[in-house]
Amino acid sequence: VTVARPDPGVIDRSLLAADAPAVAPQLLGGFLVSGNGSERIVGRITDVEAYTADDPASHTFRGPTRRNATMFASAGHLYVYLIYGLHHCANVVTGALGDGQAVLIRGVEIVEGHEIVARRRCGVGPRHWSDGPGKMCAALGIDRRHDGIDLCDQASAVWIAPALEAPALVHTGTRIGLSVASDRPWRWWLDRS
DNA sequence: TCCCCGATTAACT
DNA sequence: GTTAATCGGGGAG
Repeated sequence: VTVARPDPGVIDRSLLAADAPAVAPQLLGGFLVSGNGSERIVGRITDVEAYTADDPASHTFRGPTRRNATMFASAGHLYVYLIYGLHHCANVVTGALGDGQAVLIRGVEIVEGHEIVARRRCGVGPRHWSDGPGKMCAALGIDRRHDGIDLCDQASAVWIAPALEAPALVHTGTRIGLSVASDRPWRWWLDRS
């Protein structure tokens, strides 16, 4: 009789088939799960941004390339790329096949796997373990090897479970770190505990 | 082929 | 507030 929390299972792919700006806020409060068994890490999604193909800030703005191929895949796939030659960024592909849109996961709160994350994020306080896109990937162990995997499959190395209930308060604002299209209010985030 | 610069982070002053 | 780290993408030539 020791059920720590209900198992919500994997997120419904149809929820991800809408446009990125509609999907992004719905991912808040959901759970990003990486690893298996004793190596499992779970992060509650707290910060997201939307990118679309008609968006000058998006990798897909100028059409398909080798790097952004996964962003043109069908909804529910994971697009991972290397930024500044150092850090990884993880995105959830949305919309229809060929659209080239995705939601960037900017931050999560670690709710399971604290010991592993503490080891991986050595010297960093829990508050800063995963409060940025690169930090989040480092904490969950996500890198380019995971590019293209299916987040709607519980057998994948990384997958997503839906939020148990809609978040009470969602903040909205402009996206971080852009030199173009920085006025689109396509960032959504939750207060962190 | 060359070259600039990025959906960042951490460590500075 | 400023800046180095570090490398691949992709536009220009």
